[in-house]
Amino acid sequence: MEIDQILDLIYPLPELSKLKLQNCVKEVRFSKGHILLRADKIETTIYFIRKGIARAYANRDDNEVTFWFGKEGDTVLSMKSYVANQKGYEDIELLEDCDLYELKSEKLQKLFEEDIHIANWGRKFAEKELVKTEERLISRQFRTATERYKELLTDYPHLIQRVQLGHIASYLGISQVSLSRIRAEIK
Amino acid sequence: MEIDQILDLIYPLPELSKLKLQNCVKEVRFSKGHILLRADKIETTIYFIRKGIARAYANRDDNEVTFWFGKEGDTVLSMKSYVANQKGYEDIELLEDCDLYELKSEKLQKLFEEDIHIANWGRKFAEKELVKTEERLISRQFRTATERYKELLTDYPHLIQRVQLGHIASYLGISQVSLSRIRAEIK
DNA sequence: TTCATTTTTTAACAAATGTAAAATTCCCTG
DNA sequence: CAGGGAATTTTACATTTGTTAAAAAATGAA
Repeated sequence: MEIDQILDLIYPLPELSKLKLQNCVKEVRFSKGHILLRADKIETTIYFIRKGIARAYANRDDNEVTFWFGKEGDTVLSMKSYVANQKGYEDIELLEDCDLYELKSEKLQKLFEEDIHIANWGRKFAEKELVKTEERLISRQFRTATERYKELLTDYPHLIQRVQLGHIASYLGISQVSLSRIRAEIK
Repeated sequence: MEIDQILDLIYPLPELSKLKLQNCVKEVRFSKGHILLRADKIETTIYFIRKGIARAYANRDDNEVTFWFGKEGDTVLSMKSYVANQKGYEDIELLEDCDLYELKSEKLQKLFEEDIHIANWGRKFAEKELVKTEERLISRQFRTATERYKELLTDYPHLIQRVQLGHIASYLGISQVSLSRIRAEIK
C-alpha cells in the first residue's frame, strides 16, 4: 500500500498539506524478527506498514503477552512515547520481512503547530485509534474467547497461517491449551 | 472543578482560543439515575463533569456490563458518535447528582476547522483518552482481577462507597461472587 | 527423504471462577 | 429503633480454565 493512500485513509488532506507530510516520510525495509520499537526506550519514530505484519508484546513476569497485531496500512508507534514522551510498554517485532514508511515524531509535531489540516489529520488519527482500542476493550469485556478468536479470524484472515498460536493465545488472553481446545471445538 | 481548569488540564490553550471554546459551554445539572447518553442514538453532546460520578455500561444478552467510570474533571461522550458519527455501545448513567458542562459536538467540530490551537487541543484530548484506554486494555490483559481491583481502589478511592459492587464486578470482568471473594481475601 | 527441532494438540489433574440460592448485613423509612 | 427491602457475602456445587507433561504433527535443514 502506498504512503499516499495510507495518509488519506486516516483522513483526507489537501494536496499541499499532504505533500508536506509525504516529504518527511522515507521508505525503509527490515527483515522478519527485527525489533522495530523497544519497551525500554522513548521511541520517536513512527512507521506505516507498506507490506508485512507485526506484533506488539510486553513482558509480564517471565512470559510475554501479545496485545496488538498490525498489518498493511496500519501505523506502528509507541503510543506512550508519541503522546506523553514516556517509555512505552511494548516491544514491536516484525513477523515477516516488512516494507515500511518511516516518519520522525518531531517533524510531525512541528507540522501540527504549523498546519491546521495536519493538526486535524493528527486528531483524526488519534480518534480512530481510540475507537479501535475502545472496541477491543469492549470486545474483551463482552465476548468469550471463542467469539474473540472468530473475530480475529475475520479481521486478520491470514494471521493464523503466519503467527504462532502461542502469540494468538496471549492476545486473546487465554492459555495456548485453551486455544487448542477452542480450535478443536469449532471445527 | 471549573471548566477553565478542565480545558487546560487536557491541553493548555492560548487565552483567545480558550474563550472561544468556553463560550460554547453551558452548565447543566441532572440528578442521580439520569441517563445522560444512550446507546441507541448518535449522541452529539459532550459533557465535562464538574461534580459527581457516572458510569458507562452496555447490554450483553440480558445483563449489563459496566466498562467505564467517570469522575470530576472527566469528559463524558459517546466516542463512536463523536468520532464516526455512529451509534455508540453505551448508556451513560449518573451515579450521583451531577453538575456538568455541556458542549455541542457540532460547535466543537467547527472550531477544529477554524482554530489550529483548538484542533491541537482536540488532538491532545483524543491522544490522552487513547493512552488511558490502552492502559486499561493492557491492565486487563496483564493483571489478575485482584490486582485490577486494587488499582481501581487507588484510581478511584471513593468509588467503592458510591457504587454498587455488581457494577464494579462487571467492570473488572468477573462475577459479583468472585469480587466478594477477592474482598474477603485482601482484608 | 530423513532426522531433529519446533509447534500444536491431547490428556490428566488441580485451581479458579461461575451459578443459584441461602444467609447476613446494611440502609432507609415510618 | 423496628421492620422491610436492597445489597453483599457465603455456601455448595458445576463448569471452565490453567498447568504440566506427553504425544502427535508440522517444519526445516542436511
